[in-house]
Amino acid sequence: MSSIRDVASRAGVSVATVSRALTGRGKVSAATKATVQAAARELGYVASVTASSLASGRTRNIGIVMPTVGRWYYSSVLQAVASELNGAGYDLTLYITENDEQFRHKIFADFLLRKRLDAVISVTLRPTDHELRQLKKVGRPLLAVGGIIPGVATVRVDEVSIAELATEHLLSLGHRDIAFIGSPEVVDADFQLTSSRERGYLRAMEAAGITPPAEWRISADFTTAVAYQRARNILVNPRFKPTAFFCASDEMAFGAIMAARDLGLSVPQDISVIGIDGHEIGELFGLTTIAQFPAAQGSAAALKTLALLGEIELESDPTESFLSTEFVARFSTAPPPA
Amino acid sequence: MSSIRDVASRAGVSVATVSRALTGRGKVSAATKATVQAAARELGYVASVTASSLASGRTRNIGIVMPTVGRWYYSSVLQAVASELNGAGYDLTLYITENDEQFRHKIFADFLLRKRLDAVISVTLRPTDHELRQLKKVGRPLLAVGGIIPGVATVRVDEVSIAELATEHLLSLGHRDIAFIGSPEVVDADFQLTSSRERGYLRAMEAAGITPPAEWRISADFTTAVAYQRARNILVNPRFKPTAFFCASDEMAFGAIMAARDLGLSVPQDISVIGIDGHEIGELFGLTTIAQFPAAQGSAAALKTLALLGEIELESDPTESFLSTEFVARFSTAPPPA
DNA sequence: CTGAAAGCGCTTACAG
DNA sequence: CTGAAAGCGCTTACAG
Repeated sequence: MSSIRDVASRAGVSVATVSRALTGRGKVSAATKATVQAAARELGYVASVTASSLASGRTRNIGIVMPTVGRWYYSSVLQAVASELNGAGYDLTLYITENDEQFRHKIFADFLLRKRLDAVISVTLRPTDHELRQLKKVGRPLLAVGGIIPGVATVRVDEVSIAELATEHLLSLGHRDIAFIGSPEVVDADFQLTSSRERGYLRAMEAAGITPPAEWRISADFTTAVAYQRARNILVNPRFKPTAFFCASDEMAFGAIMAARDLGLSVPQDISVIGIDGHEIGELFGLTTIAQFPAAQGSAAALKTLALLGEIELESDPTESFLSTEFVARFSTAPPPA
Repeated sequence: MSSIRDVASRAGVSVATVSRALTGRGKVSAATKATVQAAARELGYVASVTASSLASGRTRNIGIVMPTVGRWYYSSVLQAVASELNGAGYDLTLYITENDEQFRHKIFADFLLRKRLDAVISVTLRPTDHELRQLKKVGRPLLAVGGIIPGVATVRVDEVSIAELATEHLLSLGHRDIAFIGSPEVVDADFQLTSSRERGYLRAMEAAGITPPAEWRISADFTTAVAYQRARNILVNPRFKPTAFFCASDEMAFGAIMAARDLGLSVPQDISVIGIDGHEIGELFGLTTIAQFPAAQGSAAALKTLALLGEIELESDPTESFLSTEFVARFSTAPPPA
């Protein structure tokens, strides 16, 4: 592979000029610029980012940390971030914590501090105060998506409010026995979403004068399979007959619908189901849901990050207000059976 | 942030010794090593990978390129690769081509050549010969997962054979009118899987003396939604009554099953459906399928890459033979209706 | 607009 | 086992 010196000698200029001509930083005459570009092209020269980073302090690489990549929300955010960042010439380095506390810590305490990143985007993760301080010390922008990190710019939807809305929808249909699927399984360090959505559910229920018993708040890990099992357990329980499920994610709602069907129940005649997300497949299930737009969230986060790095200017700051959501009424909710 | 010099002066040794003590390369006495490590800990020192890369030529960063991250197979491979690599102290830089030919080329012709990567893993993508040559010039290992790149070590299952097996299963049940869902939609540059699976289908059909008409080979993009629509179109078509669907992926099989149900048909009484993948949700659908294990593929690819970089030794080479698959018989296939 | 030179923060032969 | 020094391949004040 040719280096900047090869390009310089072929173009008959200094390496400094090559650098300026190719990066666009600093003044170069149009003529020399053309000569240099031609020389670079002929040699198939690609600058070493590693050398460039060390010299300039900019890595043109952004880190993203998320709990998993196997669920719709996360893969959607990731895809949008990658697209936006690569489009701007940036690399994206991915860290998946996998809900493993120790591994999460290793990522925050070691990987993220290696000065390989110009910025880091944290998706629904909440670093500890110590980790936050460490990150602050490296002096690189930190940006959050979904879930709030104190003192950190965050791209998000109004979790509590949309959960409240979903619950209100069910209440307005006449439901009172509404079970919530998606309580945190363990301490909710990572998936703050969960607890906010549960909070919205509780708020709406209480506003309607209902205090849901503990059994109505069903823990699940946001996967379809676990939600299926939980829903099934409930539906066969003679002591507990909800008329509606509010699932904290569409993927869990799919599980609930499948469980009902497998037990010979009709949705929504026998039981109503509502989700949150706006997963494409929801349409096939006729799922009523509140759509959030993870791709929009990811791209907003990427753009905001690029803005923080001075690469672009933003008309408005996507971290200053909630991103929009949309109530999608389909066929999985109806008044409770008489 | 403290640098290697800070650590050196605090430990009372040279920077060379700090480097040796911390990286483990070269000889250092146990005593000095301990002193250095203590000093590093006290200062919260984390070496700059950027500087280290430039000096050593090793970046401890591996690139992975895939068409999408939004489908089960890809997210599963990705998660396993990330886990294995991060565990070994490596970073993972992700590139998503999004089925965009131009963008794909930009990644291969520019991003991958920036000397930021020690190796690259390409998942079901086939670089052009020119791109391959470029990559070869940077002298970094290239590894493929799924789909074969000439001259490149590849981790894969026997696509043709498992597709043949799925088809044979249907044939052995007595089906003859078997439609294949998952033909390539466009030229199959990226998703080579598709065509191999179709080839297996054709081979089995021909061995049974059946030449499937073109309409039996239904194109789809591997998403549930599109497969649903395609299956539905077929099932209402009075001129074309298959008794079984062989779907090239489980996610498409879910769509086919849902389409059948929505039309009031029973699976498998009215129509049989078989998939390929081993998606967790398959169990909820009672889907008969041939499981491949993307996590195993991802982790094999990561380990092989690490081996190529001299980080570890492998007992056996996972690219030398097909990885294993498993026939999973559930409830979506049965003899055709009389 | 262009060049010479210092420097980014490490690693690694080379000596000892 | 340890240190002094060169060097990795760029960028960027500083002069001109």
